[in-house]
Amino acid sequence: MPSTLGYALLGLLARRPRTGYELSRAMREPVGFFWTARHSQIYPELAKLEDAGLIGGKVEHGPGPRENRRYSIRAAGRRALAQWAASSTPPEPSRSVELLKIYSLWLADPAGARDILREQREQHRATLERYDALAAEFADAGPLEPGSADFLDAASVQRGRSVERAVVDWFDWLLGELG
Amino acid sequence: MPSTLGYALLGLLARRPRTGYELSRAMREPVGFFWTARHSQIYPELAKLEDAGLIGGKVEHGPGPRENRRYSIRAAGRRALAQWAASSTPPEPSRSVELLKIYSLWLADPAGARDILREQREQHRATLERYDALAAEFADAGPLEPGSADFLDAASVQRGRSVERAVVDWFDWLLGELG
DNA sequence: TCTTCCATGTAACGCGTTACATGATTTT
DNA sequence: AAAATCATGTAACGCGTTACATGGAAGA
Repeated sequence: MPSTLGYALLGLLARRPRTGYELSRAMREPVGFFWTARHSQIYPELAKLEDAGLIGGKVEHGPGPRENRRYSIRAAGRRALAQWAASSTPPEPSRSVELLKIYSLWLADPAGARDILREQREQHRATLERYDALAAEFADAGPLEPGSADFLDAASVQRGRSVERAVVDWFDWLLGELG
Repeated sequence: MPSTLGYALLGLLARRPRTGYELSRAMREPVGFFWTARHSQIYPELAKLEDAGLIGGKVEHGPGPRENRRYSIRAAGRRALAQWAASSTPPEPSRSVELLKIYSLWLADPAGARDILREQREQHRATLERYDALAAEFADAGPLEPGSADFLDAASVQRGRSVERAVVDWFDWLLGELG
């Protein structure tokens, strides 16, 4: 049974074969919207997935001192991933340092509090703009088949957009209340 | 410098003194909305905060084999917390097993996919209702002073509400698209 | 009598981050 | 010439979860 990171990597490899490096870039942007990992975690995890027979790697020789490997998902990996994807997820406790700080912001001086709230709002606005840009790209590419991998990519972006929109609006309200 | 959990505990103790057990309950509900911890993490952290002089504990004798202690925040703890609260937070990578599963849901059979999406939607709907109930309680209690601790409690609930509302709406849209 | 709640602690383990390490190719 | 990017790996450390351990009081 792979770890959550293992399933994240399988999810990427189910779309197309990739090298470790390509996977570590993908864990920043597309999948990085809901799961992230550094290369120091990815390479050992790929070795485990290969040992378990869920993926297979072919040696290529690129730049750098070591040989690099391009991994593909195997039938067993696809089966394991499909089963996991359709299993239920218990409610996830949210962890937000940002909200935790705001919870104690009544102790700080009002001017400093406003500054920090404005800064956090701008951060979320930037994230929202990133999602908007991605959503526009999907819209340009034409209609997508519901239930396809591309459709779910676009749907994930839509969820990010909606949530960030809600958060930015909340900051606007909060800053309005504080005058 | 306390850990994030340390600041979470200071945030609770800045409102009123509590015992370790009361803190561990609070890390489920009020603060649990944005930070959680088990008692196995809380008791050692309280010892560290006391060693650092940020909180002080008075022995009480309640039930059970051991003596219990009620902790209060000290002036140094309040200063450290106020400073931390007004410091900026870098963008936080989101981690959602739920979204990660949906990302690979195109591999599962459509009927099973719909079932799991409906189940997750109901989970979020239940969370939303919990936030709605809390928001109603705050509304009944009358108007709150902007910038007070109570006001920020209510504001946190509002944020949870808005975000969960957006997520539930997204599930409705997604299930509609999938027919 | 059994279960739940009150109440506090330690130990083992796994995941994730940071840092260490190496070196070629491409861009500024 | 320097910096960024491509490319892959290991090691140390800290945080968080699960499990182990103990025992009184209250309610079903």
